[in-house]
Amino acid sequence: MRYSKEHKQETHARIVKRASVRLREKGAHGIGVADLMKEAGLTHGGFYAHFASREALVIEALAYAMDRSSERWRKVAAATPPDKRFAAIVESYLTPVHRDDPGHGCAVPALGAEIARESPKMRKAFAAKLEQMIDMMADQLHGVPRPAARKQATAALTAMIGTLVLSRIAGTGELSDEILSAGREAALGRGGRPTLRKQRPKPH
Amino acid sequence: MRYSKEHKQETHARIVKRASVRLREKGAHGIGVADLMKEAGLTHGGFYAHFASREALVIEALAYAMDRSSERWRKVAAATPPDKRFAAIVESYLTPVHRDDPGHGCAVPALGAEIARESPKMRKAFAAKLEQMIDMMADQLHGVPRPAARKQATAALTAMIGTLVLSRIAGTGELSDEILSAGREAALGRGGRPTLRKQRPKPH
DNA sequence: TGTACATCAGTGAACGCGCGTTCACTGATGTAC
DNA sequence: TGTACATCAGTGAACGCGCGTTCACTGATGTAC
Repeated sequence: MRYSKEHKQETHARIVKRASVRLREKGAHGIGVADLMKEAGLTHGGFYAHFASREALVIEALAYAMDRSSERWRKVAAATPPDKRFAAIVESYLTPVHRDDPGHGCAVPALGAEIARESPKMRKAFAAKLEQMIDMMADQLHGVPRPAARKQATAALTAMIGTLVLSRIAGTGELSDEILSAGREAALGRGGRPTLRKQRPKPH
Repeated sequence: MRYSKEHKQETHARIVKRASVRLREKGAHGIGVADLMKEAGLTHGGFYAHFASREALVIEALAYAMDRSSERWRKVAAATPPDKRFAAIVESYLTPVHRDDPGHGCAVPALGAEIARESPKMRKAFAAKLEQMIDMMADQLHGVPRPAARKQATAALTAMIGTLVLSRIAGTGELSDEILSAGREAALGRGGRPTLRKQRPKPH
């Protein structure tokens, strides 16, 4: 069958989109070309009409996933008053829903460690998107000078990513929720000292 | 050949030890049974005299790696005055040396995300070791009540693990060093506000 | 102490299987006339 | 407008390869006598 001009692009985009979900769910090596094509309603033979190799698809799918994360953050920011945007992104990131649905979540905690071991090409493509994320987060810190904002954004991201990794190892129970909660404090810079408790006013 | 009583145990231990290095370096699926046996100076056929399956070795190797990390932390703590132990562990963890040598480093940033996708048996074994690590870190916070200490320890760990993941994605350049530096602040609870700079005393 | 035997850690060929990739083919649609 | 042809996205069989696992075998050493 021969289709209209845009048809191939649509198919290509559909493969990338579905792959980005399944790769985040099952790992960068956790699903094969045949199954990825099946996800998009196709058979494996047509794969190489769209991609030079499996790796090329993975690179595209990762970029897609990272862009979706940035977009989501932008939306959260747009719906929040400026001084609360940074915290709003952190809070929306560190949720049980995100933890329990890696397929539609951030690619960094799901695939970052694996990607760091892949080809330089892949690692660098991923690193470039990561740097965009750092900048995005830094943009939300109004009134903080650039270098400090970048540092704080990076600090928060380390806690955000680490928290998702740890909470997923812990599963979905109490420990996992504790990790989410502690990670929120770390990302918001409240992790260093024992949290102040609301104290009952002492009778004199 | 038949060997002395302890010989099999020694061989078993050697396989586990070498595997723990190579698995951290190459990922939980990044190296095969034949190569792992070769690492230990053996051929692949003998593998099943020592392990019920590849997965069984991976579980043992992960436990071994996690125990080595805990041991290392204990040593750092023992060599440091009590009030500085927590920070000393964080500082010793977030170094370029650790970043650049995952094979001899902490298994959590190297393999955590992958393990979270493995069989429940494997994930739970890993989670148990992770909880031990949290307790270890909490033990270093002298004078902080238990629940708060655990929370702070968990918060620091999220930043520590996230920092290694991010810095490894970034490679070994400037961005990667920036991430290490920002991660140190996050883990020590200084990530929330712009760092105070040493100010020159103003002339009156 | 010396000898025959039993043991079993380790060897290496072979297995079945799934993977990424290739390729000859199909057939619906765009295009030239 | 209608028709013959060219295109090429997609199909499905086949490929070579590496993997985890199995198995018949080996031979150095511990043990029984």
